[in-house]
Amino acid sequence: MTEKLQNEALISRLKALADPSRLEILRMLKSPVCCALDLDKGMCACDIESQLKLSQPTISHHMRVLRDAGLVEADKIGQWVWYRRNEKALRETAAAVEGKV
Amino acid sequence: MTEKLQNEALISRLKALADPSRLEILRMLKSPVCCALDLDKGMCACDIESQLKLSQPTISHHMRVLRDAGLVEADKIGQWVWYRRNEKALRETAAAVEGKV
DNA sequence: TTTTTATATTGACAGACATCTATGTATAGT
DNA sequence: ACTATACATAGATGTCTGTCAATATAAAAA
Repeated sequence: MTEKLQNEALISRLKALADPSRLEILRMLKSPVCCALDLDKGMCACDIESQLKLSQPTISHHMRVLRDAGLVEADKIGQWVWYRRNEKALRETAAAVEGKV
Repeated sequence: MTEKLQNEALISRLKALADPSRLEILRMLKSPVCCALDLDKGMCACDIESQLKLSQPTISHHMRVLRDAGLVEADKIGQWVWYRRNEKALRETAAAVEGKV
């Protein structure tokens, strides 16, 4: 279930986590406040942007870091990109911190 | 037991974890291979140094980062400094990654 | 087709960081 | 006292990273 996490992947996840803005984004994704009615879709980038004092390109950059690390997943629907947490990846990372590390 | 972790402290812990060398050091401390007979003391810096391809000042730097983050504890005995993992801090950090974050 | 909206990419820049060499400090041994 | 050992600190340097403004792309709307 919680698969083995390659060291390189673990590092990239920890790096992704080790930033206040990205941590805040992950917290926001935990309880989505968004423009869509269907909360299961997660949040679109503009929702995230409206709740952080950061420029749009900066948000975009952070979302890419989180995606590349595998901590969030994204779906493009129309012009929007919907982001949601990858809980499995977060559990794996937590397990690595507590146990394997 | 697992106390609330202030955001600033959490960030510093995640930053401390997000480095290959420090991750390796934490793994070493999990199964100490050291010059002393009493393994409960942990490992001294020179033991760690002998197992990593890094200069002594660099190791010293990493140990300070880990200490400042609270992930390892240290005792100076004679000329040696003995380092050991702070399992409680690691558990707290893992919990934050999985749940609170 | 022109315009608006949502997001990504590029390029620049300042600050953070990992690493090293050189040096300092402290403790122990001779 | 001198020397050796263990560790820390200071300073330098190259790389990484978070941020922004400007621009590009893509999709919808007019």
